[in-house]
Amino acid sequence: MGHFSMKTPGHFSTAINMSGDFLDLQNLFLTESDHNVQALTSGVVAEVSLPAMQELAFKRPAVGKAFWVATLIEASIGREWLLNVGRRSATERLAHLLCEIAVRLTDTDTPAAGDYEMPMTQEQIGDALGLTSVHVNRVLKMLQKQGLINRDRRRMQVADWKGLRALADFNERYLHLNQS
Amino acid sequence: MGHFSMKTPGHFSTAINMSGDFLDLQNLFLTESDHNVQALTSGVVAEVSLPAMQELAFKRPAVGKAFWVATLIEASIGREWLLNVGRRSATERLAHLLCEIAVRLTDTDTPAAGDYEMPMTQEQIGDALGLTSVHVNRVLKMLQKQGLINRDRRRMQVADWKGLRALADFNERYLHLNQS
DNA sequence: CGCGTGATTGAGTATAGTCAACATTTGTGG
DNA sequence: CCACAAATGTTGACTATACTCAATCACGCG
Repeated sequence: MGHFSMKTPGHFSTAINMSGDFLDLQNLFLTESDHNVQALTSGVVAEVSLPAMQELAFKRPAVGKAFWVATLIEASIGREWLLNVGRRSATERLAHLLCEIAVRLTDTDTPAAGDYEMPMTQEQIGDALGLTSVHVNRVLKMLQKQGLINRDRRRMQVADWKGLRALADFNERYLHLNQS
Repeated sequence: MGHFSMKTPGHFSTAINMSGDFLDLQNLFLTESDHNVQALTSGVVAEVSLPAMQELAFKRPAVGKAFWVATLIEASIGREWLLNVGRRSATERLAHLLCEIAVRLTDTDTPAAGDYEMPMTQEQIGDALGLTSVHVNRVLKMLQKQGLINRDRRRMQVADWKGLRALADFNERYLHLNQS
């Protein structure tokens, strides 16, 4: 299983990064950082100096394009999150997050197969969704009772992918899977 | 007064663009568009072909950097919106939006001066904040009663910038004003 | 074991939504 | 310019979703 981290200004998450993601492309060309990164699971981080990255972004079009794609995908995911938080109920939001994590972990659009470790506490899930941990807990229980997921503590399993997907109104398009 | 438009997937806004902004940098290197643009006020739009833009992004580092900065600022604003919608109450959210618009319109961090035309209906404001138009209406009335704003239909005036700013917990840092 | 973190549950509250009526403004054709 | 229609704004009564506070439980670990 990969490495997880979250972008968090204060105590609200605006992104989840997984293995292989760039962590701070957002500040590539901005002078003032407006967020910081919180590690959820331990992992290895490669550090590259800012000027070196900036040079790469132009001198090597292939690399530069990769930076662009990664940045734009992250922005696309951000828009989806915004939509998620702004428009959906707690239940839909949580279902949507579970769908996203499942898909991004398996890198396929039908992560029916196995269970996976949810590397976040309910408190952190709440931060990501703009919900209290108490409510997260209640919603999780409900999703379970409805047979959409199984869980044993942090270990989650998508029990009914189609159902979960439908409930969340999830469409993986925004993840731009084929491009990363 | 400038031109306004909104990025909207379905019926929820994820960004507001103003005069001089790039409209669709987000899709510069992504093949599948995941949102569309809705014009709020009439205005002139310059269209540039995608390949031409892509070439510019690399052949002219100065231009390329400008693209990067614009994109990253938009992402930064997106993160702030996410925080706004996810963590703040309706009142705070609305106050925050008013602050952002006032600042971006005047391009200064103390837009005390004049009133400005709010080019959105209450319905659209609601879309931007994840609120119903009914609630937007009530909150606006409240902000007015508290002396933070004045308004005469679409014409808004910041009556108490410091108060509004404090209520919204607004900090213009995320707009990266000096860089655009 | 005993502590600490995280999970679970209950009771009461508050914020925002829904539905519905009505008022006002804006836009349009005559 | 007027008259009407459509869109937007305003208000009230009621509901529902999610929050708060608080207590209790379960596990992980020294």
